[in-house]
Amino acid sequence: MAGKRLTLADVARAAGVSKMTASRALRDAGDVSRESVEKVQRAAREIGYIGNPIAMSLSSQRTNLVGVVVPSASNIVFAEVLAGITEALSDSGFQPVIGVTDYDLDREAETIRSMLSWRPAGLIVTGLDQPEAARRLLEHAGLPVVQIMDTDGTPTDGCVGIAQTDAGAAMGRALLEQGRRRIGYIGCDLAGDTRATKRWLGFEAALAEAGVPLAGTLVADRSSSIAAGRQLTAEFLSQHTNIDCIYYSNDDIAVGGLFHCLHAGIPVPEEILLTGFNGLDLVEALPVPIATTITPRHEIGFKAAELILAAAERRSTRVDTRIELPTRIEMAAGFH
Amino acid sequence: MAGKRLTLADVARAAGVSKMTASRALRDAGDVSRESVEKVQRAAREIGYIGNPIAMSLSSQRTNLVGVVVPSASNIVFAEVLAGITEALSDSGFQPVIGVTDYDLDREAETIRSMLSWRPAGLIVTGLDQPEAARRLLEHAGLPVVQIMDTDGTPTDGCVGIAQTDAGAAMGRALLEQGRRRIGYIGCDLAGDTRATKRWLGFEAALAEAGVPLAGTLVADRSSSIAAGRQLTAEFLSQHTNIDCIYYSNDDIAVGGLFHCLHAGIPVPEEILLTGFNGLDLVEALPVPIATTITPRHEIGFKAAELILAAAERRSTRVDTRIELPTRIEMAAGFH
DNA sequence: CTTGGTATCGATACCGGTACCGATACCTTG
DNA sequence: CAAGGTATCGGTACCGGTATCGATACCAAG
Repeated sequence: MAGKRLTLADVARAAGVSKMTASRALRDAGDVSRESVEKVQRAAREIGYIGNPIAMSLSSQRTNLVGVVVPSASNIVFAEVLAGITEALSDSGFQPVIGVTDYDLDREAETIRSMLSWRPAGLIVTGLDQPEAARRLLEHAGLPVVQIMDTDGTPTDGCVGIAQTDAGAAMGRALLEQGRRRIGYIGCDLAGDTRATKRWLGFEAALAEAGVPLAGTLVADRSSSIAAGRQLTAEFLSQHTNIDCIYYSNDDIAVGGLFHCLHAGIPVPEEILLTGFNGLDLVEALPVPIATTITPRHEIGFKAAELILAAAERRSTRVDTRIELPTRIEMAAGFH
Repeated sequence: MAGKRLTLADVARAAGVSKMTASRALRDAGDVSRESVEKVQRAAREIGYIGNPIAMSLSSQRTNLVGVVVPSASNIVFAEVLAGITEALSDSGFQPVIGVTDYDLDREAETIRSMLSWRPAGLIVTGLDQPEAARRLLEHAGLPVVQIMDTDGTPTDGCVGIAQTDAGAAMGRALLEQGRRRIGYIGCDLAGDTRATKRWLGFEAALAEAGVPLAGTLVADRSSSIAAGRQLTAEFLSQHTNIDCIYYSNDDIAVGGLFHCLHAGIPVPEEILLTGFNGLDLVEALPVPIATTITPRHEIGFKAAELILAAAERRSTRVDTRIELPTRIEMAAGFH
């Protein structure tokens, strides 16, 4: 097969026009006759030309990349957000480039810097509360930035997410309405996840407002997982008595809690009502109902990518849009 | 702040050397005195220079990108593979670029073509059995290609994965050893997932060898999920009697099957032994034991990326390495 | 016939780096 | 002292596209 890679010059030669005309024809950028366009496109197809986005980017000082910074690649929540981004970008000619921080706040600035070096058309970053260094980078990036997941605070530019504090408060009130009074809280890795912390604070405030203090709290400095939820729940229930409800920092550890209860023979939800956050598919299929707040993960990614595309379209360096998506409380999620 | 972006020329001017010397100093490419290196690096740090990988790539005809093609971004298995790739690449200066096919065989060639246009240092592609068009692209890509997940077949270049057919057969024999004889099979989306099909065939062959036919089969043309597993299991058990074991195409639908059994009051594993595939964290935390084959998802990604890095290191266009990783059967996964 | 407008095209100069090679200075060796 | 080697540096020509502007041809209007 072809020794060297084909360039635009090869297409131009095959079509009998100049490089410039070929370039314009392939991008249909106007200033080319209909016949020339057809000649060039046919030639490109015949010789099997594939454009070079790198040269294109360097020359036009514009890329078709969208940088995405998430704390974890294997967390299903962010995987779903990524799927939303990918879907929104799929037919636009834009490519997502992923950076992962592993919930390490120090790596955040470094990851953002590395994304920016590609001079992407826009940046999608998780969370509103970056460390100072990262925040400065975003402010001076000179390109559209969308912060996702959270709307509690002031975004650098645009944001798409949910009102985390309100979501926690709403769940607190909903549990009180169910008549629960001995309510505990179990959370994981709150240092790296400011959104979970906001929910916790909102939740606690809502209870306090009704004169109901938290019956107990267990926060572990480890990453969320079903196994962690099991262990923490066992530990928590051995330390506190008469608990009738537990609010978890997310669905994963809530499911772990449920598994502990199933194994220990504790009736759920009659004796203890378990409460997660996100409304994962896993939760919707559980054989025993638990409560959760359903969040639009996919839609958050989709809308964030749409905002970047729109800004790129109008050659703007800002998004300047704040989208707060609704959440829905489901008191008895699961199939039953 | 700075109006224009800083370039290497700015660094060179600040350090009082030529562009070339600055370039060499920042890459420590030799042919520069120690003092010059220090001068340049200090200057770069002081003015806040960020390199431009696009210009670098165009000029050197070499990128620090690794293309990754997976069928799904939100499937936890591939999310874990991606995490492995990301980890292996994290300190190498290489960046993964993700392409998603959504199990659509037609989009596979298109996705690979789009990856190739970036002229990455290497490509990691899911599966050994690409459609013809995609396979041709890989063969003539002229760069290291690692096909992952599967080792049953002939890779274009390198591969890292597990022996899928053998894995199915091994589970078949293990279930027979447990004394199970009325064994069913439930699978999802086998058209898009040739690996699951291989396991099924290996499984069935192992049973046949022992003179035990499958007691029943239910294959649905829908994507795998816990909810699908629940529904399919309910349907299957209403159609077949005396089933004492079910082999599922993966853990997700096996867990769905378990949830059905828990809800229907069927004793697991005493009456029916459920069998998944992958050994997900979810399965390890289940309150009731199910069987599964534990696969090294993270390691597959990690090793695949390592192969690409090694090939890039020695400027080779091929990997030419086949890595078959071991799997382990766990007959009673779960915490109990 | 001249003038001016429109449609189409190509030459040239970049974009921001690196490869390649030649130049210089200095040292070692015979 | 001449010859050759080594260490260090810079000039130049690209990499493969696009932006910009000028050139040309053709047509309608005056």
